[in-house]
Amino acid sequence: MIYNDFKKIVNISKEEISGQILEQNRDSIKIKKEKRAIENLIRIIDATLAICSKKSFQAMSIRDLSAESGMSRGALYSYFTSKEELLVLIQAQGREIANRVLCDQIAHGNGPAEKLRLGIKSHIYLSEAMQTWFYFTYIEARNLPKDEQKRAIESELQTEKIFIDIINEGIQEKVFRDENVVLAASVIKAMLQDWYLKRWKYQNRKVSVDDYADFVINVVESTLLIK
Amino acid sequence: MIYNDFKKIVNISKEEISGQILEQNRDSIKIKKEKRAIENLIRIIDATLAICSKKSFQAMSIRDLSAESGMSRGALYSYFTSKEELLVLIQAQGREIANRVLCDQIAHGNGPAEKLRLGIKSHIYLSEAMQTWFYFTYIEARNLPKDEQKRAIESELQTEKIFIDIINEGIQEKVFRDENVVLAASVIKAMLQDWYLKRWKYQNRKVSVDDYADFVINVVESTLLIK
DNA sequence: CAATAAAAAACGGACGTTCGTCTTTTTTCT
DNA sequence: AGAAAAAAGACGAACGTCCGTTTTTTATTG
Repeated sequence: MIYNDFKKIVNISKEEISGQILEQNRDSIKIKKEKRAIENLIRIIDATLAICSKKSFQAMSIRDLSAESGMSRGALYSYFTSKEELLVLIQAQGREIANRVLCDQIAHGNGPAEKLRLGIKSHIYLSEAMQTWFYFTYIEARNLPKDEQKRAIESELQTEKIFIDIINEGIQEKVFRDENVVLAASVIKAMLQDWYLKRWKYQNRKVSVDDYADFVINVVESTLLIK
Repeated sequence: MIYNDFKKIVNISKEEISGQILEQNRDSIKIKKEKRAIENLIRIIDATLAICSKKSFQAMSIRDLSAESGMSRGALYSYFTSKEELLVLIQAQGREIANRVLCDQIAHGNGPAEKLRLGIKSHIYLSEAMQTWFYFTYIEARNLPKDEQKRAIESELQTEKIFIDIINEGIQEKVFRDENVVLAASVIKAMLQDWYLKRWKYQNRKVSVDDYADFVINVVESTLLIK
């Protein structure tokens, strides 16, 4: 599996994502023409992610968003009903696609050892291709309304569950050591998240996405694999 | 080393921290009587951390802080000159004490293997005792002014440097495998940070601070130790 | 294919609110 | 009483949002 494959998946999905957003929010989005709506949703989301890689969503004003996206404040409010709804919209869709792509990828693996490697690689690749999106989803989750926060937590736990299941499978098949499964999945998740949370660090040090993925796999296999 | 030792260190340090803040900001703090100033600085900082464990510093208004601390808005401005300065003040002091305690602890270790274990345990214990503080420092770093942001990054890298040095020492002494040192230190840091960033998760699962520390040590030693 | 009418979308000024901060008044303490 | 600290209130700036108007796009007509 090569990283470039992933980039393609994500780029192709960009319109698809906005299309999904449009579908799921047909009532609150006032624009009739689908093509126009999708185009501008992409502009709005790109602008939001660009701004929020530099400052927090709270700190971003609708005026900032207007300037960055090149749309007027009034026009923006044809695409969402409130600033908070914009946050929810981006987060929900980000979680959705991340989870879907990850599940798709892992399904291709044969046996727990390969699935584990595939899960780690897929997640790191995906977070590389959608870095601003992942960063935004993580860092702004606390600004979500309570009910949406719950959904974010569930999503986080579900991703972890994927790894828990793989590790359990490996223990049953006697290819993995009988370690604390939940903790193992937790620290795997921690290492995966570091890649998109500390992108500046790895970029400065010229650590490639493959270097990092291989190293994480090495650490995990050292801990789990029976030699 | 027991966790309770750490709690004591931190609690004793609480007044000391505020004392340091007072010293270093004598010109911008308008209160003359030292005892009074220290008492209220503690109140202010505690209130800030309490509020910011639920919402962002940006979202916290001075009115919120006034209500939580039981001091008037006017009184608050006798202790700092601007909201931003309050943020800088807490962050800077938090970094200072964290770094100092960590260095103190590691100095007690003999040889790289023990130093590594000690470094991991110390960091996790410390972040447990000062959880809100660590969380705040991490999550609000991006809202700092540019120059202070640089200092935060330097501090992060310095903590990592501590682990880099230990691992290098271990490789030279042939007790550690010759892995990518920088990446090893990075993922260690990632696992350490997860403890205070995902406290809710570990609390729900009733994972104790010792369970977690031991597991991280296990993972790291599996990767690095020569058997 | 123009010319015109209708619909859709974008615009940007204005409103009410909330914010950080400053000034003035009141209280507290020695 | 007088200095020090706290409280109360005022102020302007900036915010999210709304809405009347203008511009752009699409549809209709001769």
